[in-house]
Amino acid sequence: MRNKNTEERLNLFRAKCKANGLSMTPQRLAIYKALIMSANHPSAENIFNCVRSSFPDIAIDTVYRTLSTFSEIGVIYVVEGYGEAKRYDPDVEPHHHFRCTRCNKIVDLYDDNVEKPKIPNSLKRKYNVSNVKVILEGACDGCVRKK
Amino acid sequence: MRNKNTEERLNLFRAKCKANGLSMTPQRLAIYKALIMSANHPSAENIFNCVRSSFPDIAIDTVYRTLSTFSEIGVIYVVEGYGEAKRYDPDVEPHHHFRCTRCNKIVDLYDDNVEKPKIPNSLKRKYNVSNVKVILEGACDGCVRKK
DNA sequence: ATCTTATATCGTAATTATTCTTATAATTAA
DNA sequence: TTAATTATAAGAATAATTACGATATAAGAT
Repeated sequence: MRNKNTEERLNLFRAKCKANGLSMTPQRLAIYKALIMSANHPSAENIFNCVRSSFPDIAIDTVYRTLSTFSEIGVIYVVEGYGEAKRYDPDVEPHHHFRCTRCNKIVDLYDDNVEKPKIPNSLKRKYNVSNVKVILEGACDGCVRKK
Repeated sequence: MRNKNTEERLNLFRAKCKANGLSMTPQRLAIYKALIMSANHPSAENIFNCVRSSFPDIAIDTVYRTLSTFSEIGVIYVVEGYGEAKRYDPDVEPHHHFRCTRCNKIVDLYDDNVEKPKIPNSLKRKYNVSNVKVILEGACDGCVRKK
């Protein structure tokens, strides 16, 4: 990660937990540390294995629950791959998506002036880029009304 | 879906299957039809239930296998939600991702001139957009060398 | 510092999503 | 029409995630 050192991150973490009324448990701290130490976008399983070296008795459920809590208060993000069922799209022509973070509804965006971001050729070559996805996330009308 | 009617899509579908040496089975046709009829980005389970009305004995495995085959030959896409484990990111500052479609590696893109796409305010309001993701997809170096 | 209460954790079981295996059946090309 | 290939069904296996009850712990009040 850029720009911030471990101390800074831990302070921000503690502050956010406190602001959201979360008690500071050793497990939560260990899980957060594992996250910021980890090289690359770990899964719950990765974190579990990492944290077990200091907490041999930690339950996998605690890891899942904690990661879910963290992402609810905005301490971490869930990235591509949401642990939900795969979803398919029979439209293979370029378009973007809106995804509701509450009900997981996915809406096609065709003509809404969201221009495709320009990717430098150097980057395209570096990663053999074959596809660029743009996903807007938020709460859909139905979900907003419910809550 | 835009622009194309069912006949056109079915013709394209048959052509792509033939071009890729896939035999045309009733199950495959029914699954493809279910896809283009479905309102919105169905899951394998959705398709399974839909196809069962005409094929009461179809196996869920067939649906998964077929959807996977379709996405391999580019007849459909897998959209957000890859059916894999959740992945987490402790960096909550804006940045983009590259994702390897073969090994699922995710790489942070910070300073690579991929500008954040501008979203019209009307759209932001319509969907309460809180986050915009840009994901480049392709094959990472390691995977290219392997194959 | 101790007590109290709300919250978190552990251990395990249950659920959900997906893939594998093997025997049978259907498709396609000759 | 037949042979060779490929696909399917059925059910079991695996992987990811969530649920639950009993115990333990954190954090504010005393």
